[in-house]
Amino acid sequence: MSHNTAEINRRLREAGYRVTPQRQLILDAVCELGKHVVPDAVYEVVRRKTPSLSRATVYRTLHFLTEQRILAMVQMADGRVAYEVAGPEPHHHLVCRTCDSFLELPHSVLRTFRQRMDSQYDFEIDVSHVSFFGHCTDCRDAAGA
Amino acid sequence: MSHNTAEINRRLREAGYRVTPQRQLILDAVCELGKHVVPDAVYEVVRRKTPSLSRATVYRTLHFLTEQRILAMVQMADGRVAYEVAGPEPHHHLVCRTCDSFLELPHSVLRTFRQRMDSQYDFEIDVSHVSFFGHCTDCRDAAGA
DNA sequence: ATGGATGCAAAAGTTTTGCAAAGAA
DNA sequence: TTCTTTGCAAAACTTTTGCATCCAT
Repeated sequence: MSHNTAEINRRLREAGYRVTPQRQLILDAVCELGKHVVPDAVYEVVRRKTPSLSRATVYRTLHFLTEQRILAMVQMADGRVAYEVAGPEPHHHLVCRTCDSFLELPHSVLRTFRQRMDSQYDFEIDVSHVSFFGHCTDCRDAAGA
Repeated sequence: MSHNTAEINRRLREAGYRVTPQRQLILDAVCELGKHVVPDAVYEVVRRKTPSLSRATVYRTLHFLTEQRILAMVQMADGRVAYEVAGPEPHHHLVCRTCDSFLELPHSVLRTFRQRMDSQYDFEIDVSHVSFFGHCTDCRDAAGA
């Protein structure tokens, strides 16, 4: 479990929202599924435990938890939107277009780049999450061979 | 007109494809609409000249022209797919999340970054087009004021 | 004339919404 | 009890596909 349930529940209640079994199930599902989790995958997982839980609730809850900064929205290679548990520090991904695997980049690798854009172009890059797409070693080797 | 019609038509015919009024209209529309052009916007434009032109043809033609490297596919902030005329050299965008304006970055700014990813992470970033999202000076000032 | 391209309409897939009912605080 | 959240079903969108027809070559 990579999220602190008690702390999150406190935060939600403090902001006037309610802690429901559905919200907990959906958050657990995202957590369990890992990174780059699509709504449909969440739906499939939560449905096993609670068949009555609807798709609408999955979508509403993913939006809600993203607004609360408990989840983060990320983009996949094909343009689809996915989610993951938001860590305390932003991080970024190198996503392989061939095998869909990805490497995590520490925030620091973008820091220099961002500063350059800021001073050179007067543009502040939003670095909550950036995905770069390309090809990992394995797939490159496979293609080249 | 930022594309060479004669040259493109030649290329298509040489590859065994046909040059149709629809394809020309759609390419002109993308050209006229500029950067980050969504399918629906293309459809609205071409429809004015040729009301019978169907959405299916817009989608099929955008895919086709992308395959032929005459157009390039780009991603927008909300995850939607858009298109633009493909230049000879890749370029990148700084897209403002507030006002949707964007700045064009020369390919060179990513070259260093890319080399670092390659040597450090064994990952070859696909740099045909990268969009960074954030906030331009104007919108930053407006928000900060 | 020949086969690639188009139009139409229907399908498929994904996300949103209205509203009554349920249930967390 | 109160008011947020949910489930259901339908709607809204976006994109794809089958097939007969059309038309660029």
